[in-house]
Amino acid sequence: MSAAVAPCALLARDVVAAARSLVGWTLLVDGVGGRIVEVEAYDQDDPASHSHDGRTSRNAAMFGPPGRAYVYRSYGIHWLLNVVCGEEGHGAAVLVRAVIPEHGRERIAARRPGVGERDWCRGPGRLGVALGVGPQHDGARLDAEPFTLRAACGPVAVLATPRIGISRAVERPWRFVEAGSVYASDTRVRAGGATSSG
DNA sequence: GGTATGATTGACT
DNA sequence: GTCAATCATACCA
Repeated sequence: MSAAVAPCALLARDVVAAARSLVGWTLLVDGVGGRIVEVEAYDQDDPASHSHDGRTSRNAAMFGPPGRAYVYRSYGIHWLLNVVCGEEGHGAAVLVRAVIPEHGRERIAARRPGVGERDWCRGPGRLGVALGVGPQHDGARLDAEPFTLRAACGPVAVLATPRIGISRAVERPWRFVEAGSVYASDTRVRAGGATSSG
């Protein structure tokens, strides 16, 4: 893999391949964040995806150009951050479920008082709080302020598992986790889908 | 205008 | 293990 390839070019392709690639990348929001250790892929041809029933005002960002954010509110209380992937208009995105809190740790601690470091960014709702993600980021570029998105430096050991928290297409192994990471939201990793990226 | 639902989390038994 | 919190969106009338 060439280090000269821009991250955006790696996102403008099949969303499942892009999702697997995203594990190990570095994601920062206003300097807060770290290494991505858990993601899930969602495609328009996917009953579990917001884009499955076509474009609406909520999921409009999913149909925009790749390399942008899709932010929406879940269960009325959580802000979830996605990375738009695939071709523009395809309605594909990758949900970022967990990162390692490497940067801006003091600010994360301030945002999550009484919460252990391991739980700061473990789970999409918590990640949104820790990184300060909100509706103002919906549709924003991930390669410009306040975001920083940088590709992984070396190989990453990735496991493919079923997605979490959905009721449709639950068997699609479109959740990708860095092997052995204690920062992933669910360590119950099923064997059989192990792959290697890098 | 009214109601059902959800890519979750945290508290409680 | 079970269940409430909380609200924008989607859908029906």
